[in-house]
Amino acid sequence: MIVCDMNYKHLFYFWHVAESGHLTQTAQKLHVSQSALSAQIKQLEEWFGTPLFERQGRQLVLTEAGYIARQYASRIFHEGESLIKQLKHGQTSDDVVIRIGHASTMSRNFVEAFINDLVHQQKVNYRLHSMTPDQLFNELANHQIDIALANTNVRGSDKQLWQSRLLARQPVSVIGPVGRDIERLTSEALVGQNWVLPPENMPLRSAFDMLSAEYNWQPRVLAEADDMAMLRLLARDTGALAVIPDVVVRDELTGGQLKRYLTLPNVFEHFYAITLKRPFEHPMVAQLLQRFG
Amino acid sequence: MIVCDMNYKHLFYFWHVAESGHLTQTAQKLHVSQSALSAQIKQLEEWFGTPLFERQGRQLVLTEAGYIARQYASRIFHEGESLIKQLKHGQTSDDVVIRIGHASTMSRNFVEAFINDLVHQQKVNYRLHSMTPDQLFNELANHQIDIALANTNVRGSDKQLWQSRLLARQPVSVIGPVGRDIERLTSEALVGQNWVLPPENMPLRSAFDMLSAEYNWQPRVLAEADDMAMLRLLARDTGALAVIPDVVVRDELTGGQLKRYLTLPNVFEHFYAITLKRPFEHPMVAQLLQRFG
DNA sequence: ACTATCATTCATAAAAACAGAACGAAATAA
DNA sequence: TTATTTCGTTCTGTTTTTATGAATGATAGT
Repeated sequence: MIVCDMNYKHLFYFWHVAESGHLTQTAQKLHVSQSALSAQIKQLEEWFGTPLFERQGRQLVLTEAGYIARQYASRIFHEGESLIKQLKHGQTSDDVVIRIGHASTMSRNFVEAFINDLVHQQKVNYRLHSMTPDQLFNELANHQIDIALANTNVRGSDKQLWQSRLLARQPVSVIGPVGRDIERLTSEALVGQNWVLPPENMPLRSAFDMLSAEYNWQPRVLAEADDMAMLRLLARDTGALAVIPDVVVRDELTGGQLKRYLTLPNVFEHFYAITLKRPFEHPMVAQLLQRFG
Repeated sequence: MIVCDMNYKHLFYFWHVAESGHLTQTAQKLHVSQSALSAQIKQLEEWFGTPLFERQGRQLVLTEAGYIARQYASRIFHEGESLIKQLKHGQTSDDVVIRIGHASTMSRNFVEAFINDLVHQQKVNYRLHSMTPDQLFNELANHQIDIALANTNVRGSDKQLWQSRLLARQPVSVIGPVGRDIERLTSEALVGQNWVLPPENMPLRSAFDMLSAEYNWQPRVLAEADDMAMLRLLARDTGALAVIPDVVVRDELTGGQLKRYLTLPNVFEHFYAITLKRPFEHPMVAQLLQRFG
């Protein structure tokens, strides 16, 4: 739990002074006395334990700490302004913003296909946040993002808070440079082949390992990567065989740079959209999910 | 200038109560009395002019306004927490966040190429914000984004604040379905052709119009679009000829779905990276620009 | 050196936030 | 049903914070 005793009024004053660089000027604009500003900024500095301004003669110049504080303050008070606009002045924001978080390891082709649906339809302002799955759930809970795209589902524990939806089920294939002669996962066909694989903690890899075990055969692993974009690059540039969902190398397959040799039976990469169960739904999220569902 | 008299302390209390749903519980956690919380939340409601909670018996349930306020408050106080962490506790954030804004009309291939450079290199957390050019400059000034990608340069007026850098100069071509017989912009070759063009306010279009005027010939305009992604779709799906920067339809060209018929001489789409001149530079931004420069 | 400008300091006044008791309404239990 | 507990609200006086204005000190410009 966040225990927060920072004084936002102090920060607000500091921010205004930081923006203008002048104390007297800001005091007039905010209709307070210089002394009030001076005192409270000093209190803020004491609270932080670090000076925010460097007193160069009678000028206030931001220190590095001050510059950082100014950035945060700017974001904070602009968010605050948006809140005021919306609740106090009843101005529904002219352009709808939708914040989409996605696992950084996910296929960007897939993410793009997802947003494509909404980009061409309206004047919406979308924001793509790439992060780890953990951060994904954090930011969802903190309302930093409106919807999360992930290739893992939510854990069952506190499932009532989350709402998960299966967006797509992508087949997974053995993909490699054109001109190889491979039709089955037998040791004869695969001798001397290098492999690019997802790491062992991914379901994709387990599925592949089970298959290779079935044929009593060990692949020579050239590289492992959990990032789909990285897998794509490796598949394209190393000449090795790769185990990848088709959508990741869609362009390379249609363009003929890579070839799909065989599709793993009953193995799929799943894509989920996860949202918070909300009493009042985000209109754009609702629409997006409706289109996909 | 933002004149802000919202009480962030009130908002802070409201937020905690909104998160837990209980007043007494929150009072204990924050080490204040119930009465203090109750009074200040009431003041906040009066200031907004709208109730944030609905009093159902002795329970506090968020109204829609309250739910909105809670979302904003969450973002605000998490930003605040980050600030505190960084300045008070000296914890440099474990994962670097870089916020990239880009004009929503820009080629996503280009944006992707730009971020690709940083995605594969480190555990960075990137955020792509799509918006209008005006918003781009606003958000840059407000420190909402660290760097802006645009296909128009900054105006000269207050240029000293901005730092602009030419990232790339993309050739612009006449692109269309395979199998047409076009080599020059003459009326003989182009009779009966439909066109997909950028709108008249774009430099690309002016350049094309000048060329067509030179040949004393009027194109039949099927559609206009300023969004590169939209131009791409139109080029791919309508069977018309399109005037597009090559990078936009890179995949379709290599894949053979579309063909480049001729490249407009001396016409280029420019891509700029725009940043604020900062006393203390964002490490990731510096690195990105270095790689591209 | 003189002056105007600007930030800081200090004493004091105004405003706010606060705790605690009293109150009332609604769940819970007997 | 009635008693009891729980929990939010209201009211009162007190404490704390914030603000003011004059005094102070320091610096840039003339």
